[in-house]
Amino acid sequence: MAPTGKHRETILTAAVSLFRRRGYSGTGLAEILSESGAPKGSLYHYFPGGKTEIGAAAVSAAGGQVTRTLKALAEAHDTPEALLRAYAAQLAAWMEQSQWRSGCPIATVLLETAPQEDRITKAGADAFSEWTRVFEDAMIQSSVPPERARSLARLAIATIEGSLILSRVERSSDPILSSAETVAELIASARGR
Amino acid sequence: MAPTGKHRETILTAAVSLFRRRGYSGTGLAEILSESGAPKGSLYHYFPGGKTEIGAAAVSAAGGQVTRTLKALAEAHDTPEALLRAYAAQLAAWMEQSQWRSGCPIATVLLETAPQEDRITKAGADAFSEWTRVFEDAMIQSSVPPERARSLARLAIATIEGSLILSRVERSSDPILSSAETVAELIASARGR
DNA sequence: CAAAATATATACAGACTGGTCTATATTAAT
DNA sequence: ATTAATATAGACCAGTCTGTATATATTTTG
Repeated sequence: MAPTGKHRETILTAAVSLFRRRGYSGTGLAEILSESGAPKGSLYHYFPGGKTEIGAAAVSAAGGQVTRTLKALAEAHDTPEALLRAYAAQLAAWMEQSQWRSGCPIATVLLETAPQEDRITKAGADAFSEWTRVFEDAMIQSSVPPERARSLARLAIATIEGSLILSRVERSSDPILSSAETVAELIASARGR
Repeated sequence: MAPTGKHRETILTAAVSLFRRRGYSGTGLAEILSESGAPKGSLYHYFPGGKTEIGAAAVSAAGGQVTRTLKALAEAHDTPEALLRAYAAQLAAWMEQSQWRSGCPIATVLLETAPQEDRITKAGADAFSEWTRVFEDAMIQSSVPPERARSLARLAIATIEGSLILSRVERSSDPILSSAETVAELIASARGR
C-alpha cells in the first residue's frame, strides 16, 4: 500500500484522540486539523464525506485498537475472568492517567450520533461485536457453555461501558474495578470452577 | 412556591429532551429556546450561568425523574431482581418507541462534560448515587448482605448504562433485556433464594 | 518528458454558536 | 401611587461551525 499521503494517518489519530475527550459535536474540524498539522484540503481529500466520514473512520480505528488490545490480553491470560480483570486494570490506569478525561474511545461519539448516522453506527456495532467475540471465545475455550458465554460476554462489555461513565463522574477507578470484579467472579463460577 | 415565571419549567423540559437526543454540544440554545417558546432573555434570567447551568439543571431534573420512577417500581415489586427486570422492560419499551434515539437522559451529557464541568459532574454523581441507593435498599430489604448489596447495585446501574449504549448502536432492545436478566439472576442468587 | 492522477494548501462563504445588552412589561412591596 | 424586583422580549456581537472553491505541488503513468 505504502505511498498513501502522509496526512491521512495523522488526521485520523488526532480525530480519535479528540473525539474521545470532547465527543463528536464538541470537536471541530479546525481542531483536528491544527492538532494533526494537516490543511483543510487534505481532510476533504481523504474524507470526502466530511465530518461524518471522519467520525466513522475514527470509531472504526479506535474499535480496532481495542480489539487488538483485547486479543493480546486474551493470549496472555488463560481464563476469561483474568482477561476481564486485566483489561479493567488497564482501563483504570488509563483513566487515572488522563484524570478521567479519556474514557471509552467510541462511547461518547456513538451516544451522540447513533442510530441516526448510519456509517458511524455501523462502525460502532462492528467494534462492539468484535470485542464481544474476544470474550466469548475466551469463555468457550474455558468450557463455558456457548449460550452462556455469549450472554456473559455481552454483559462484560455492557458493564465496562457503563462503569466507564460512572468512573468519569466520580473521578475514581472504583466503579470499573468493582464491577469488573463482580462480573469476573460470575464468569469464574460459570465455567464451573 | 407558585408564582415563578412560566418559562423556567418549559426551558428545562425542552433542555432535558434535547440533551437526551442530541447531547450537550449538539444542542444549541436557540433550539432549546424555539422548542420551549421562551425568548433568550428569560433563559439568561433563570439560568445566569448560561449553558453550563442549564446542563446541570437538566441532568439534575432528569436524574430526579429516574429516581422517582425507580422508587415507584421498587414499591410495586417485592424483590430487587423484579425491580431490575421491570425497569429494564420499561427502558426497552421507551427505546423502541423513540426508535433508539432517546437513551439514558444523562449519560451523553455526562460523557461530553464530565469531569471538566464541575456543576454538571456533581449533578450526575448525585443522580447515579440516588439510583444506586434505590437498588441497594431493595436488596438489603431482601436480606442481601449490605456489602454485597452495594456492589451489586453499582453493577446494576453500570450494566443498564452500558447496555443502553449497545442498544442504540444495534437498534435493538436485546442488550438491555439480556444483560438485565443476567444481573437479575445474579441478584436472586445473592439473596440466597 | 508530458499528461494525469494524487495530494497539499488556503481563502472564503453562509449559517449558527453562546453570550451580552438594552428596553419593556408585569408583579410585589411600601 | 411609587419604587423596586421580577420577568419577558429580541436585537446584536464576535467568534466558530462545516463545507466549497480554486490554486499549487507532488507523484505516478504513458
